[in-house]
Amino acid sequence: MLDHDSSHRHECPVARASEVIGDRWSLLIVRDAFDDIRRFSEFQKSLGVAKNILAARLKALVEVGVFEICPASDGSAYKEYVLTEKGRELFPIVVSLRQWGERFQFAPHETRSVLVDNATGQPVMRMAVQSASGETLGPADCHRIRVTPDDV
Amino acid sequence: MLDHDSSHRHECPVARASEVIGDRWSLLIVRDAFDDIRRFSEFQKSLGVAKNILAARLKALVEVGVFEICPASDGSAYKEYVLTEKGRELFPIVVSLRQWGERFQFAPHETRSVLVDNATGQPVMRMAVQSASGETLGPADCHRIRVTPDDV
DNA sequence: TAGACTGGTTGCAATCTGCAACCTGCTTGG
DNA sequence: CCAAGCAGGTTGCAGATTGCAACCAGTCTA
Repeated sequence: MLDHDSSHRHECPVARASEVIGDRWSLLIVRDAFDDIRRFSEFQKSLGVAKNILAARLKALVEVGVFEICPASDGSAYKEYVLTEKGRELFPIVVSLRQWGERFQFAPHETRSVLVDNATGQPVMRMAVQSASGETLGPADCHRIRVTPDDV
Repeated sequence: MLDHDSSHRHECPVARASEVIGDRWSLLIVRDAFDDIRRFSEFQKSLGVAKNILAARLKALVEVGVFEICPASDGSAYKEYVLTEKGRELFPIVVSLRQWGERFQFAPHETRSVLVDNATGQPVMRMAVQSASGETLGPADCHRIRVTPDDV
């Protein structure tokens, strides 16, 4: 399976995140989970993915702690896949992908779906990288530094 | 190759974005581009990816308009792969992945890299989904609606 | 209690990936 | 200006991954 050998892990956090949700299906599974999909068969129906692939992905996502398996909320003996805190924190990633897709991968006339604030019905704000003081930063306004925590 | 047949495109913007950068390498190529990598051999060295795969990915990314091919900035006859506006707008996606990776995919003691504001040296603000009025929104605070632009 | 549904597993064919070898057009040292 | 080497690929092939279909064991329900 996705054998991202953890013995020589990447130092880059982007690469590590990509190991978890960087394949063809995992991200879409998480997206569906944000849309309150929880059951194996619901994921399969929504995504149209092969059952063996879905089973493998869900298993991997449970192993890394993005999902947890819970007893079904309808009282039956079946189980549900529910996002953990770690999984719910993927929300900004999914939304930034959504916003980019909306802007650049749709023709102007195409039907699409947009994300709106429950409270106001307004579309959510476009996500941006911000400085500590709240200014929007572009790629050229930032740089990476290496940090070695030495807090014994 | 990545045959995401455009005859039955997804309506979901997340899926459309995922078609572009949802594979094992494309996202990391873009990440490197934000780190000022431009040449084929530099990408190859940085990523350790097979040359045929890199060539295929760069070609696809040029075709969808994320990169453009420019003459080399050093005056040689070689070319460079430079992010377009569309490509630069992937920045929030890469940063949100980075921040999630930093928080959840590193042990506390591990060396990692973090993104800081050039101007202040401070780490950039954690990205969040915000309402039009600036409040942070969680997954439960939003919902999707379908929009069919009917502007003639 | 039979039949359908849930949540998978297994086998196999087709596709995709990555390695290595090769190739062509620049570029540079002598 | 010529040979050697580098940049930027392409091609062939073996192995890994994907997806389809068939099958199967529990669970539910009429």
